[in-house]
Amino acid sequence: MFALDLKSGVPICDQIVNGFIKMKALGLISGGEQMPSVRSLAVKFSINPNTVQKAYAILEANGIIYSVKGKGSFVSDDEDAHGAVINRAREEFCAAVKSARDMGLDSSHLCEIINSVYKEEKKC
Amino acid sequence: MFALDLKSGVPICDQIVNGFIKMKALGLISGGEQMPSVRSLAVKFSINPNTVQKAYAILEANGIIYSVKGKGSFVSDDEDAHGAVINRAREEFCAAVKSARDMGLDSSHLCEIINSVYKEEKKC
Amino acid sequence: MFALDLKSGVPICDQIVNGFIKMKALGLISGGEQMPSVRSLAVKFSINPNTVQKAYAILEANGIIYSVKGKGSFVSDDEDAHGAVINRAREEFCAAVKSARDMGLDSSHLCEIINSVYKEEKKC
Amino acid sequence: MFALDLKSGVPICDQIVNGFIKMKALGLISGGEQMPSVRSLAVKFSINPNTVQKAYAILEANGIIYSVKGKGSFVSDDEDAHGAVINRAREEFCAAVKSARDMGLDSSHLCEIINSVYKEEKKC
DNA sequence: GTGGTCTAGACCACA
DNA sequence: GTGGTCTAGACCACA
Repeated sequence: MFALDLKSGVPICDQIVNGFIKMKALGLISGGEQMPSVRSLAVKFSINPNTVQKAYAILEANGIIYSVKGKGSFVSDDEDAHGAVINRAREEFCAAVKSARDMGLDSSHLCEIINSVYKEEKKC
Repeated sequence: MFALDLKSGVPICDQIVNGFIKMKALGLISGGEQMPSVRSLAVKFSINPNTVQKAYAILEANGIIYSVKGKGSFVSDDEDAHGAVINRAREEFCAAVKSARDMGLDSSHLCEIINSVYKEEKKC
Repeated sequence: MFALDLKSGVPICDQIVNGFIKMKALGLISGGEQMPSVRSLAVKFSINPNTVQKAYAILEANGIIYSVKGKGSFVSDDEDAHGAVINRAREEFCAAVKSARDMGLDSSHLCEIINSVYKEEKKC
Repeated sequence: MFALDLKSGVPICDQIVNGFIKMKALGLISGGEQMPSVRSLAVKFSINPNTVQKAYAILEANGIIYSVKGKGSFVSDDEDAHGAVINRAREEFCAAVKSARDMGLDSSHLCEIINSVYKEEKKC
C-alpha cells in the first residue's frame, strides 16, 4: 500500500487516486479484487472520509474501479480505462521532458537520469 | 519573450516566474540586464501589477533577480542561485521518471519520447 | 502571542514573520502544532487576510511552516530550516557589531550593553 | 572612501549618509575638511545627483556637515552633533542585541562574536 | 517613474 | 472552514 505525504502540497485526494492507479499498473491489485472500504482507509490514513469518497468517485469515473451498493468497491477489469490512464501518464511525462528541455537540460542527460532511476541506483 | 496561458490553470504568477527562469536558462537574458518594470509587464500582459510583483518577489527570493528601489529590477549574476534552479528542474524530471516507471512505462519508451521532443517532431 | 506595532514603520508582514520565528525559537510553538488560520489572525490583529497570507507564504518558503489545503498551516519539524534562520540572526548580529565598531564604539562597551539587555535592566 | 552596494536593499542615500558618518568616526575625515562635490560624487558612484544631494541634506540636518554657498560642503566641528550620532549607533546596537536575544542566542555567544569581529579574525 | 506594502473583496480547490 | 490566487486601487519611499 502507498503512503500519503501531507506536506507535499499535492492534494490528498489526488495522492489516493494516483496511489491506486500505480498499484494497478504494478500488478499489486487486479481486476475483481475488493478495494478497502472508504471508512477503513480514512481511519488508516487519519483523513476525512469525504476525501477518500471523492478519490473513489474519480477512480470510478475513470473506469478504474466500480462500486456495488451494499458490498463495496472493486477493481475494474476494464483494460481500455487503464489504457487511457497510461496514455495520460505518457502525456504527463512528455510535458516533463519539454519543461526540462526549456530549462536547458540536454537529451542525453535526461536519458542518463532515466537509466539511473530504472537501475534503482538511487543517484537522484 | 514568453506568452501567458490564462486558461491553463497554472497560476499566472508561476508562469511569469518560470518564463524568466527559462529565458535565463536559454541565454535570452543575462546578469546585470534590467528587467521590464512591474507596471509595464502588467500592462503588456493585461494583468494586475500585484501579480507581477509577486512573481518578481519569488524570483528575488530565489536569487534570480534583485531590485533597487526607485531604479528597477535586474537579472542577478548569482550563478549559484541559477544552478539551484537547474538542480530543482533535474529533481522534478527525476520525479517524473519515477512516476512514469510506476505507471508501467519502460525506459526505452521514455527515451523515445525524449528523442521525439528534442527533434521537435511534435508527436506529443 | 506577539503584538503588532502598526506605527513602527516595520512592515506588518515582517512583524508577523519575525513574531512566529521568535515564538519557535523560544519554544512557545513547536513542530506539528497548528498555526492560527489566516482569517482568524487577520481578525485578531484587525488587518487584511492578504497580509497574513503573505507572511505565511514567507514562513513556508523558509521551511518554518507548511500548509495543507483545506486543513490549515502547521509548524514544520524541519530543524535545518530553523537552524538557517538562527544562522541569519547570527549574521545580522555580526553586521550590527561591525557597524558599531565602525562608529567607534569599543568592544567592552558593547559587552556591557549586552549584559544590561540580558539582565533586563532596561537601561537602553 | 566607502563603497556602495546597490544590491543590498539599503537605500543608496542611507549608504552615503552612513558612509560619511563612519569615515568621521574613524577619523578619515575631520572638522573643516571639504566634502567631495555633489556632482563629483554622483559621477564617481554612477548615481543620480539628487540622491547625493539628499544625503548631504540629511548630513547637514544632523549637523555633521555644513554648506557654504558657492564654495561647497564641509565637515562640521560640532562635537555634539557627532555625539548624537554615536548615541543613535548605541541604540541601534541595543536593538540588535534584543533581537538576537529573542532569537534564542545567549549573551556569551554574542560576546564571542564581538571579540572575533574586533580581532578581525574574519570568523563571521 | 520604480519597486514595496497594504486594504477590500472576489473566487477557487480542497477537506 | 482552510489556504491560494487574483483584481482594483491607494499610498509610501526612493531615484
